Amino acid sequence: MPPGFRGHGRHRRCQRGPMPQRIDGFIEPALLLLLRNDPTHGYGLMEGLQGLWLRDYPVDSSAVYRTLRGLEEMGMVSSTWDTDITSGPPRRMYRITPDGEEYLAHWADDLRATEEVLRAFLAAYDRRAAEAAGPP
Amino acid sequence: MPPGFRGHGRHRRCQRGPMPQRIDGFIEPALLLLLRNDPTHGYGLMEGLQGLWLRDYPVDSSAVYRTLRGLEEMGMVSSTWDTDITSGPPRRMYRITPDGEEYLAHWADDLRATEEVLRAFLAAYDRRAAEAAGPP
DNA sequence: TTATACTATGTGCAGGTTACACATAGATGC
DNA sequence: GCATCTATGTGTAACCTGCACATAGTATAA
Repeated sequence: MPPGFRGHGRHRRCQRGPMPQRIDGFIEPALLLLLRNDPTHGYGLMEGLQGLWLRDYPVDSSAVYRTLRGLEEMGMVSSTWDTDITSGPPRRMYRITPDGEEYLAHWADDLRATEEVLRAFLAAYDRRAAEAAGPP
Repeated sequence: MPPGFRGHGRHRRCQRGPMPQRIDGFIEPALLLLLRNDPTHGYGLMEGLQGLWLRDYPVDSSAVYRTLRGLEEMGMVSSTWDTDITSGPPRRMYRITPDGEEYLAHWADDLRATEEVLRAFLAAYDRRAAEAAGPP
């Protein structure tokens, strides 16, 4: 919030949250994209999200695990318990399925369309801002 | 969905909906931006949304009216019944307030950050897609 | 050996948003 | 009279998010 900004925060939708302004269900494609590189377990994916796109934004572990289970129900990923580890609690390793790759591709299409809407909005916003600042 | 794509649709988050992949609460800044041009009534704003950014995506009237009332509660817009019209049902005209302009600016900052996350995601997606297609 | 911290997976729940269906009503044209 | 367009709303089920909390294995240090 800019300093000096007052208002009824309880009603406000636009607040600094975990993600800038979150895209509905974004962690789903994010997890799938990470899994396309390598099979990984939930905790590792959490760290991957954090480091890759969501620097400075906390990632909720429950969302990660729930989303992974959801994706498995859908058949987009499959999981097995990792037996190779010698230290730490057991890990469930996830890998992407062919259906998951297709699903990810569909997500990418949709996100591209979303990005265009966003770009158009921001361009319109900046255009008006420039006019207000100094019309020729 | 690509043809031939099967799955448990009931669980699927990524489906063609009203907006490509919707940004949480996007109509709020969209309405404010439209109102920055001119005071308008709800129905006119609906048509504005439709024509401007959301071509081909239906706009839910209830979302528009509810959002407008929410913005008014927050003090971001103010409304008066339009007495100048001679035809049709009464119109409630909305105009943006100074608080609303500031709020819109904050939204724009957030949406810019969101757009960057999206761009990074799509770039990563395309990079992998290119490698899969034909590595040098 | 107790305590502490880190890794790792998970459940429960309140609060908020969305999409859909539905309600109401003035004006206009046939 | 009746349909249709304009215009403003309510009700609600389903869903997602963020937060708090539960559980447990391993390692390190006091």
